[in-house]
Amino acid sequence: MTRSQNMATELKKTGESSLAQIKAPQELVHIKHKITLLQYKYWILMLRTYRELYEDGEAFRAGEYCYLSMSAVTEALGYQPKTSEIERDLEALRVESLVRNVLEKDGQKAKEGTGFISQWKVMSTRIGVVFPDVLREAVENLDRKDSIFHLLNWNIFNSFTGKYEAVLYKLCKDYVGVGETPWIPLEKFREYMGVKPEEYADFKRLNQWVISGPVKRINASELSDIEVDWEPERKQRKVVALKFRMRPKRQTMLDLGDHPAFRFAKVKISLAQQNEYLAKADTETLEYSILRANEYAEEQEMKGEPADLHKIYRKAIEQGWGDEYRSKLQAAEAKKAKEEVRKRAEAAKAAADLERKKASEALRAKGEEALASLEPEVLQALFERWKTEASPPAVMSKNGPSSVAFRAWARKALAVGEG
DNA sequence: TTCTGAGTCGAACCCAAAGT
DNA sequence: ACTTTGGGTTCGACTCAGAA
Repeated sequence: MTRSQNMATELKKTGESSLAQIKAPQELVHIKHKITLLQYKYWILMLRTYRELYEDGEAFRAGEYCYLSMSAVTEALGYQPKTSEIERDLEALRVESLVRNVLEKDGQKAKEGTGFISQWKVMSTRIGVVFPDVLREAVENLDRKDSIFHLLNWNIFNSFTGKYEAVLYKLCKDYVGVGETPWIPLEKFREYMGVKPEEYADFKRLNQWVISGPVKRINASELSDIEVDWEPERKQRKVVALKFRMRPKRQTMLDLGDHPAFRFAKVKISLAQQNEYLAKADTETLEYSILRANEYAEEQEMKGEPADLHKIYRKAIEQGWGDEYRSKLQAAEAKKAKEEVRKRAEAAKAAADLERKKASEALRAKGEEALASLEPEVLQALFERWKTEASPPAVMSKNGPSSVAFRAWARKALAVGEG
């Protein structure tokens, strides 16, 4: 475990109420490797091919080659790679170890290692690879929650990039469903990222190395499947809290061929099934249908009823839940915007009231000061004037110049007269 | 206008891993 | 054993902009 992960676990343990929603990085499958991006691309390309063939009903036996045509490679990469380069990269994939922690049936922990591929061959028109069992099983069980690919993306990303963007990436990945993190006070953020109080003490340094820098690199990375931006909350000019927003990035390199319309799906939908759905509705409607279906499935699970997501997705897409859901969300969005406007108007009014109150207090103080500095005879003259101009009832004027009603009148007269 | 936090660029330094 | 390389850390110098 790295320091930052420890910190995150600590954060979870302390269970700070305002931050109870922040999830700690989960225990990771450790996949150690150092392959290049190009090698990774070959690997993903081959895995996609494997998936397509498998879904078409082609069962692969252990040790059987899966073939990819050279033209498909050329099309995917945008250029024709040299045979010697392909050989070199496939060999690197074979040699590179993919080690992970597994839990044996008896509960014992074990380490398991293979290559990214176990055999390869390159011919003039096609290349063939044999995948290790663990990967074949993972592709064949893509909808299983513990499928290695759920963890692989983040690990691969982790190995390609720096210290902080990996942790930040994980934080953002956890909220990709919600679309944004809650406001995170700066100290909590430092803690989560594993930054000690004396490190990057100035916000500008923290921003430079732990926020903006990593965010830039996450967004620029070909491997990242999310896009992140962030917003500071300021007290005066000081930044006191942060919020990250993120959305899934439409990317072609990392996934196993899934259409982006299904990016919110919580189980894998076969490519053939995806095509069937795509013929029924446009991308946006499909997205909303799946979001609505996710919500419905959660409600069902809350009630203790098991939800078959495949069935729910089918129902949602066939009945067009997406259209209704989209209008509902848009209405909620509009309401929120309206509420925002109302709140802002209210705040402006409160500020104006305060301003008025301050002004009137200032005026009163000024009048009071002027009144106090008057010579007794001038005060008496003013009192006489008050009696003729304001013609107050006798009971009010019997106190003479110390009468409350007179003083109020005189303050006003003096403040206006002087101002 | 001055002060100060933030944003940006770049240089220097440290350390560990990899290469020779 | 020594050198190179790369990432992380820290800092200075400068600019910008909001608040007093």
